[in-house]
Amino acid sequence: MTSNADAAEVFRTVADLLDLLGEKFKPEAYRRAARSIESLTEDLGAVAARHELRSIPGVGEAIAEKIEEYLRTGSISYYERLKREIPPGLVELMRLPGLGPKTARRFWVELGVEGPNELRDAIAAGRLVGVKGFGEKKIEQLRSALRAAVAGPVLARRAIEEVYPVASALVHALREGATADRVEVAGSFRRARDTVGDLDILVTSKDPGKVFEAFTAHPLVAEVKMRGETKETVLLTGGLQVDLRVVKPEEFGAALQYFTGSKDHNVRLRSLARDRGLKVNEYGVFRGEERIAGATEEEVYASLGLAWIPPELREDRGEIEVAARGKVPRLVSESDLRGDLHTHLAPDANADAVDRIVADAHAHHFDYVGVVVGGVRADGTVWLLPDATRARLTELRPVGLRVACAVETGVGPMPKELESTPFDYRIVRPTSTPSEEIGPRGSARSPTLVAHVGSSVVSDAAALARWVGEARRAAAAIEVGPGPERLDSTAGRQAREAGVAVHVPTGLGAAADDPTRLVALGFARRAGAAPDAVVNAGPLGTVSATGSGSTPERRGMSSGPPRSRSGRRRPSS
DNA sequence: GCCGTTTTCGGCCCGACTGTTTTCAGTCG
Repeated sequence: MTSNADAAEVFRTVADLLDLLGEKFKPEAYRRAARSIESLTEDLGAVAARHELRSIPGVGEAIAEKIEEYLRTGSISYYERLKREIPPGLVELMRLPGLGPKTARRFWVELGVEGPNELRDAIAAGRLVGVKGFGEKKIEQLRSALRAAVAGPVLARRAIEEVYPVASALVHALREGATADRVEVAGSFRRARDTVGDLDILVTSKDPGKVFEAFTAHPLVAEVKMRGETKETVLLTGGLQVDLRVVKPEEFGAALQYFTGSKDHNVRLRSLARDRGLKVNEYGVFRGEERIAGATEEEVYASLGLAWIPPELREDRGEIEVAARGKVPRLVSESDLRGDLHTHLAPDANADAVDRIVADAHAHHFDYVGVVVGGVRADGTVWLLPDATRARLTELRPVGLRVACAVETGVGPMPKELESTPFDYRIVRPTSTPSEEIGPRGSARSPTLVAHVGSSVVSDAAALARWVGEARRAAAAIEVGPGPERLDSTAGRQAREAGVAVHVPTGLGAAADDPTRLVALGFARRAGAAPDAVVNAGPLGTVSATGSGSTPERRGMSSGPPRSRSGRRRPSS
């Protein structure tokens, strides 16, 4: 996926350079294409090989040609020409907060400033004093933006699981306070993107000023960047930016829809509205002066003739067309989860640890929990949980909740030592290069689950595609979720498009505020997974069934209940 | 530069906020 990200970055820079030239609509066109390329689930080269570049949203004739040139030669002559025409330091300048293309261009044309260092010198030499439009405050803003740029890259996106605890704490505080009524996080956080740039929080309140006061006093808030009548922007101690907006109850749904995005989804929605003689903004849907919707998201979508669309799908990837036909898929939700197939204990865990996991599973109203009782480490050595611990698992089998035993191994044949250990199913941990098949379907070697596969293991698109193909062939599920050892939402979507079911880790035994389960659910939903495409939303007896989802040809491919080491099927409850 | 069950040409989201302004330009999301 590296080359896709690189290509996207090139087009983003082209957009910035065109901005500096004062181009009106081209920059947005290039950015649109960059966003689309970034969210592709397959390698750009593969799309080009099929001559399907033009099917990528935002890619037309001109950009398709440039992609082909990029794939062929590693560069784009148009881009190289722009770089010769415009000092590259100007792009750095316009990426500073509060400084846009117009201002960067003025610095270049009027002051001969070609980059951040020269701007710093120009300010120090007092060359900005008296320049039209630059008062004392503006100059101080520039100084601090330059200082921040030196301190580190500004506003880098963070992994959603890192942001989760912060978001929960802020939402909790706002809900506990007396002044805010409804409180929701919007933005890419609500869409469950893998990374989050900032947090958008919406509240309803009769007294916005009081909400802002209370929010500013929160211990996580380090600095108020700006505060207006309806909006406050703060920086948290960790540097994360949070926008807090107060809206009226009758506008809440429209605001939630608007600020959840994505940008491309909203643009499509607004053009749909225009076609119907309506106008959509963050205050509602309007026919002339009359507001016809706004209190809830459902009525906003309904007023445009659409079924409500889950936030995780709002990326303009065809979801609007589906909603227009009234057919929005029911995505997996927390209450669908019936168990967990991939629970690890410490290698030396005692029987009490088993009881704790089982109690946690009971607390979640799960039907089953699958515990990894042994396996093969990356260095090839075999390990097993202590005898007493495994004995405890066996004792618990008949108790209400089903307890299953898994082994987790690398690719390849099952070691002799494990053959003598009873287990119900196998989890396979892939290597960085798929060189071996992970086992034929229906045999004892065949895995139920492919886990510990993520960016840390499989870094390039081709290897990931092969592992997805292997999982499909073996009718195994793949684990999605946060962290470098699970598929992110983009890779999860790739798995779903191939008809591979997913496993949602539930964080059994973790701390109560552990974000694993909710983030993983978000990723599964973003991948378009219905409950029947999530192995642990089904009964234990069908752990290797693949969901129907978007691939009808996969229906009925269940390979049945977990296998014993002899390959016989255990009767399911 | 892209896009189209009203368009192959003429559109392209739009409102909040800031700082510098006597009415608005630039930036941001």
